[in-house]
Amino acid sequence: MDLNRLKQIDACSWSVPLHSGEKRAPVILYGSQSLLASMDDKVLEQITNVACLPGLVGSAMTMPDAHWGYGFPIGGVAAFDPEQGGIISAGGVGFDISCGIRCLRTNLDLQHIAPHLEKLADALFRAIPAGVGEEGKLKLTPAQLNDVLTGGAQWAVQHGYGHADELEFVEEHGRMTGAVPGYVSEVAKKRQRGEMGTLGSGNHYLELQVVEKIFDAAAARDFGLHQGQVLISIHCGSRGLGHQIGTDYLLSLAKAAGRLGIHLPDRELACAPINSPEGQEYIGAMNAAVNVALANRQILAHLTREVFDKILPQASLETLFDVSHNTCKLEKHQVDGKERLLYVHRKGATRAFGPGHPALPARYRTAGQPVIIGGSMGTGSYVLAGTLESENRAFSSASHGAGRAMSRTQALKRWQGKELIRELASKGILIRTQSMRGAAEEAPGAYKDVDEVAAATEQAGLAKRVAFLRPKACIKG
DNA sequence: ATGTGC
Repeated sequence: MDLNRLKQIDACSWSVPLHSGEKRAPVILYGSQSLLASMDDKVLEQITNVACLPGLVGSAMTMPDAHWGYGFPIGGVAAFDPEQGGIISAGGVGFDISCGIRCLRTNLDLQHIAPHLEKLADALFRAIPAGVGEEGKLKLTPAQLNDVLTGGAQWAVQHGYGHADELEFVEEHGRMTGAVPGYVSEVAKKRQRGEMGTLGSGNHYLELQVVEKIFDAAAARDFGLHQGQVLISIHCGSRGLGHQIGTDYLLSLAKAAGRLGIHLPDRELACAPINSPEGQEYIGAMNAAVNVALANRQILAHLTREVFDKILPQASLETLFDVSHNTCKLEKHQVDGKERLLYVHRKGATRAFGPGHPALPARYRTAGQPVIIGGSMGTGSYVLAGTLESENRAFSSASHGAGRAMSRTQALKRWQGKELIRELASKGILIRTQSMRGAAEEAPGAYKDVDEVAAATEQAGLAKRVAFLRPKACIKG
């Protein structure tokens, strides 16, 4: 990105100056100079388009890990007021609705798992269905799937997957309200009936990690983290159902925009007013997809526990937190000293509530919400904590991952899956995957430097670093 | 991301 097009506000925030006659809301890009310099110009173009949409409140923003996406950039945050013609956009949520990370903390340290790492990786790879179109053991009837659409992770717990007391550490207590199965197409439902409890493909993974560094001792204590401890992160979303809802509603929202004369700077920004039939239908369907993702991660956590029970029966796997990074949620926010109810799109951006927020479990009320920045296969992840400052800066949002630095096509030209996996193994990171092509697309080199993203996230005041996690074994789709 | 796609 040409930094001359930006005005630097402070070390990690930049604005886009308004040209004369240009009608749009302000745009803020968060990130270090080097992250922004290597960011695609398309990010700037896309977030500037978002700032032209009706009913936008405050600024349209990008997180430090932003990259080019469908319509909205990935790493984009935009809040809309339903009372001021604010819109909802499927491209502002993402196709993988409610994609997110469930992070489990264990009572094991690296030395406990090190002798069993190969065995654990193999067993997890057998137990966790991964890959495009892969189906799981569960085959749901249409009525059962409808129950998942409204019940989320609570449905999963009621059916023997995990424990009721861990739902406190899952966003929305594991169940998103406002889900309307009737707004989800039959095609979308049919696709999902065999896909519960599956990981999917692309950047989705299940990873065994070790806490390598603690940045904030007090928050780490509240989160139950210590150096050398084994954690497990599960990154996945709403599979075929979410994708099908995205596809279905792109058309319906585009029609609504046309009918209501909403000017779209880019066709991919298809949207409808929140207070319109199409907007409400999309929201009902999207919330149903959120429940599918929450149930999916709940089931996968259970399958992971079953594997550990067999190999290391003394292991206990507790939920640290489960948080999504592809959503649009109705939340209360302070705007110019006044409380307002806004629909916050976070696409490739994590909700990051600060200390004291009423939605947080008592255990995290002091430290703030755990925020998980998932890395690429070889480079590690971060646990951060939400800050009070993030509320003013970004409607309580933070980065979600390392963020791609290169397209999948480019990555395929540069790396070979087999070679990459051998190289990572020599560094002590085991990869188990269905697809060598997928592995090449996910090469660590195709991503931004996760250390830089986490540092910039903290410097921008969006969240505070708590722990760095080093990967040991990774199951990929 | 995706029963990956001109």
